[in-house]
Amino acid sequence: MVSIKDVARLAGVSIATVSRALAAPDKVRPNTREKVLAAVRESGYVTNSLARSFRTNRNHSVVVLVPDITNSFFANIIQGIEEVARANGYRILLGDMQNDPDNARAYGDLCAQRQADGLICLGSAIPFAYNKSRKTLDPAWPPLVMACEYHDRIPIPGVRINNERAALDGVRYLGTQGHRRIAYINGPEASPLCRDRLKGYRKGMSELGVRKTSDLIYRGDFSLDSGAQAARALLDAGELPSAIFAANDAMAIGALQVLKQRGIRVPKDVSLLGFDDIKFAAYCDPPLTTIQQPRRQIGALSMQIMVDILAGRDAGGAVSRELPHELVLRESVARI
Amino acid sequence: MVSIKDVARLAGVSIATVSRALAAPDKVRPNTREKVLAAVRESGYVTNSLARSFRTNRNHSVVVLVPDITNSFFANIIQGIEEVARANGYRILLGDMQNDPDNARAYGDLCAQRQADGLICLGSAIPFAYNKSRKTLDPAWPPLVMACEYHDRIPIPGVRINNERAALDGVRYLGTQGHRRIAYINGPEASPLCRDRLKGYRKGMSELGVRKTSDLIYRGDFSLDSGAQAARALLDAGELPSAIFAANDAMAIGALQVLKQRGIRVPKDVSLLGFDDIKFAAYCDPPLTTIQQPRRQIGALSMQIMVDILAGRDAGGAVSRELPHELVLRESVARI
DNA sequence: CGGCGAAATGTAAACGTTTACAAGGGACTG
DNA sequence: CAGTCCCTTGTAAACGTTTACATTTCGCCG
Repeated sequence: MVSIKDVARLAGVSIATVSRALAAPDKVRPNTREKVLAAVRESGYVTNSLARSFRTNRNHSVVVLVPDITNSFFANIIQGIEEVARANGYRILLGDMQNDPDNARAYGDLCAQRQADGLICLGSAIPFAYNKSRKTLDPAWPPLVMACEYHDRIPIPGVRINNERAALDGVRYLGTQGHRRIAYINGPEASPLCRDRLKGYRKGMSELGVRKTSDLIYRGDFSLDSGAQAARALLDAGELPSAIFAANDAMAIGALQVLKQRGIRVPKDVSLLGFDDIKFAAYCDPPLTTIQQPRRQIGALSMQIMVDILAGRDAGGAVSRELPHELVLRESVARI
Repeated sequence: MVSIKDVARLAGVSIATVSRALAAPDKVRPNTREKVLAAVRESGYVTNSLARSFRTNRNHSVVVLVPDITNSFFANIIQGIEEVARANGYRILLGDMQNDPDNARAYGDLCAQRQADGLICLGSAIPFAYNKSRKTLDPAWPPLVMACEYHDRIPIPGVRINNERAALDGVRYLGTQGHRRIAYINGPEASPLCRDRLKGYRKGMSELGVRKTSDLIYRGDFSLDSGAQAARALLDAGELPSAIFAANDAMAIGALQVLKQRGIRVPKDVSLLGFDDIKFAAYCDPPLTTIQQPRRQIGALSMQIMVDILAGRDAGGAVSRELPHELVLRESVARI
């Protein structure tokens, strides 16, 4: 393998000069630079980034910890992350938890082992134990950024929408369409984000004058199947609500299928509101009205924050950025 | 940072012994091993894998080059890859091409730079120029495995289904249901896999006694939108076929929506057959009959081959494994 | 033309491992 | 008890960079 030494010999300079010519071209005379570059071309030298990483103790890669790579919601977020990672010379190391938080630990260790410079969590699970009494970021932790979710005890830099507000907006919109009896299919309760959406739902219902919501709330796990199951439970429970609000599109689509199977027309008999605006939402029958999250931007901004932290441009403390959501009107909600 | 030297001092042995105690525990007396492990625990030592990679010239990571991370078809393949990667101590470096082959080059370079030990391509684009005259694997290339796709000139180890046969099976099935006038929505022609499916389609049509298929073939790019567009073109072209066969589920679903919008009932007026069996296929209305690919296994096997190659257990030459496809019957195809 | 300062270049150490080789020690054999 | 062999451990080099520091070169000014 051709190394920097070979280039140096070929160009008739020292290895330090070669290193400089490549890393800081303005530190070397144009004349020499050209000699070096010519030697690089001639020898086919390509810098051994293992050696560089070792020396500089920087890997230029970031772990992206995904709860479930199969969930298409995360795809655009990852895309956003990847985009700014590439633009900044970073690589992303994919960590799929397959919905099992235990899988996270191994990926967290990568940072300790210097395999990665930082960690971006897309779910609510973080791969580090934390001291319950201290509610601060442990300085021993590697740079950590959370996208979409956040930690309910420890302030960690991150990017997300205002989930409570978004859910509230959803209910309010249903309210403007005359709905009062609105069922809610929630996501996993362990997720702070879901608790926020639930809070928003409750607040909205209360604004609509509905105090008792306990019989209207169903629980899923963000999967298509769980949405279908919730819909079955809801139908079996008796009185049909006038609208169903699901905490994500997948569950809405799962519910939609069950409703159709039972001969309930959407939106004629019951309206349906989703959350996320995944690609398939527009291709349902009827196309799903939903609340859009700027997923790509969430990913991009998360990575940008990571890059800033790693470059020492840390804004100081846990910056949390909030991005706007948007209600996208399609055809699954009807006026009563 | 605590290094192997500190552990050695703490345990009262040499660094070589520490290294051995950790890497090859049976090369060291149980007594010493215990001393070392105790020192490791006490000091909180964790091996600096940057240094290790540098020394051993092995990174234990593999680039996975995805044409479009947003395409949910790839998610399960990645999952399979990730699974066996993790089981074998490998990490995966995600490379999203965003459907632009130019983006591939940068990821290919990672191998030359020793950032990755190998490369798994999920699309048909490989990030290396090849000599048209030589139809062999360039020995200078890093270990390369192709999942789903293959290269039409160079034999590269890979895993895929028999696409021609699968498409043929699809057409034959439609034939058994009485269909003769079957339209086909193809994927991008640049993809060898699509050419194979097209060949299978043509062969099947010929078996059914339909020689002229040129007016039945439409072209998409695997996206929902392109499926919708193809359906529009097809409807505008005049006579409705009795069945539509799409080269992937996304296009089938895109087509489905257009058909419904135009008041054409599926499968009553026209049958619809997809390809891939993505998760949403089961949640369409009607649920989509489709040809399933064992995606997770394709991914897992690809990574296994990569692991074998990297371990020097290369079977010698370009092994290509073929996995079975399966027709999954749902409700989008009706008997004429 | 000499001298000076700045810019360019060279020298060499350091990063933390792994590993070839040397050396030490213990058990077994004769 | 001496010799032999194997098992365990230690010594030290090597991997390819980057970078602090030393040295040289160059341009410029007096």
